[in-house]
Amino acid sequence: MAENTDRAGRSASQTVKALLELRELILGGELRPGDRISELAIVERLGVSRTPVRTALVRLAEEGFIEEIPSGGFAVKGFSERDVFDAIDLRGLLEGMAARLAAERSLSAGDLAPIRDVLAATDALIAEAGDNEEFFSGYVALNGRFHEMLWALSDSPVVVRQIERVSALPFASHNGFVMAQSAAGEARTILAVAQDQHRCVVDAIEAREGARAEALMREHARLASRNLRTVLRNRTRMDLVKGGSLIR
Amino acid sequence: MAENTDRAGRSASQTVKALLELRELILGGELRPGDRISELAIVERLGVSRTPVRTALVRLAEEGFIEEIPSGGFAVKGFSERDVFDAIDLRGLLEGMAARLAAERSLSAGDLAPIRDVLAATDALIAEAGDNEEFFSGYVALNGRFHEMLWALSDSPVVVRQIERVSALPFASHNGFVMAQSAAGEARTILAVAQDQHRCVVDAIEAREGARAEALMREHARLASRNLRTVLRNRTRMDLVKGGSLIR
DNA sequence: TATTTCAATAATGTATACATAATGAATACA
DNA sequence: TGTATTCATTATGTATACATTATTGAAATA
Repeated sequence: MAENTDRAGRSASQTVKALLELRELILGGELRPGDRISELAIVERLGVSRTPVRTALVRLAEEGFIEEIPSGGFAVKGFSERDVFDAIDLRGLLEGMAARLAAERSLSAGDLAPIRDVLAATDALIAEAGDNEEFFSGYVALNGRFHEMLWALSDSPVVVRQIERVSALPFASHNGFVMAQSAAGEARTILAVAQDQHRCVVDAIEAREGARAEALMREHARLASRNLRTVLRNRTRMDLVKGGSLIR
Repeated sequence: MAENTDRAGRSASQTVKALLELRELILGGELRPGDRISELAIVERLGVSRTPVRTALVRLAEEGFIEEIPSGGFAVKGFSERDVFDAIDLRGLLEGMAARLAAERSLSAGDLAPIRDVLAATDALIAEAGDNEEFFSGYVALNGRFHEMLWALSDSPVVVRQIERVSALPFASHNGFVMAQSAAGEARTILAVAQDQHRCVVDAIEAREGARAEALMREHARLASRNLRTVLRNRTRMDLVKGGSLIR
């Protein structure tokens, strides 16, 4: 049972193992849209019995990666280009609500300090670093921290839960197109705009400008839409988009 | 296996049976927030083996009615009053997006005819009927038809899916407080306002006024918030709210 | 050659057995 | 009397066996 452990080193359940590995198989493109998922094939492949595989399949269906076949079993789901645009828009809408709530609900004095730290760290990263892949993976981490902290500022479990659901589709998430964008010439410009939007949202929250905070996050998601449009024009960079194989 | 059939008379799976009955147990208040759900107790109660019960529990967890206990198993989830307000707000936001998409995406000529039929039928119902319970259950049906048709007009599976997820919590759904409202004096007024909003949304969609359609649906959800506030002031009508026992 | 039928095969849905981890009660001890 | 510890009980996670339903392929017929 050596490799059957989670990141913290604790032994992970077979169900979690099946869930993670199945998700990778789907997102990595080994299981293609429309493919029926044979439980026994997965059992052989993952070395886990049918029960946890089944549980993982139910979870993945709820997450939106697969769908029930009327005659039984599951098949990998595919997404139209418009589906992806809609999902990104949806995320902007929900993150906009989170930002508005953060602005409307009175915060204690120091509540914005941590997210401002992330802003500063991102500034430093952009100022210092070059164009290499290390830079972009650093950005991905900071960007993720920013978004998750913003969600938390809404202080609304219901909203956070909903955002997480939409963001489960990786191409709809806040980091969905960062790596693809990294290979584009306009990358630095878009990054600068994104960072400015981040800062403006925090300012708006601090100033209790709910409507502005909401509008900013909705527009912020449009950056992802633009990246998506670019990638769709020339699909060569699509393999940098996690789950890109699900987009038809 | 006589009673193990769905509404259409076909034999339903044990999993579906477990899902439906468990949902009823939770929404009906027989399983209270914080209660741990013992699989074996459910097995005895529903006459179904552990496997389908387990599948149903995973589904219910994804729907948001129950949550995983760190030490294993599931417990019934509770919702704060603010959670419920947030969920209603969220629904308004998402239905607003659906309305906006409907307005923005060019519709064929007759696409709005069916939803206008529902408007007309609701007009007729309001004009003719009294205050009895039959009237309100008729209204619930027509109201449900209206909302579902509106979702469909967005022509966006991703958005519809998300709306359905939020509306899975019955007190966040479009019919969540209609029955509770029926016992209030101001019921007719609120109904008239709601119907006017419905009509205005359809008009806005026809006129391609996306922003207006969105704003109207967001405000429309506020009617539910107001009903919720009324019910919370005097909890005697809370038993008319499905799942009201989950609100602490 | 295309189509339909039928049988063999495989897949899913369900039940259940087993192992391990968690809970609670009773007892020993301070 | 209160607290800690041990042990019995129970619950969950997992594997697997079984029955029923779907699917595939071959053979027969038009």
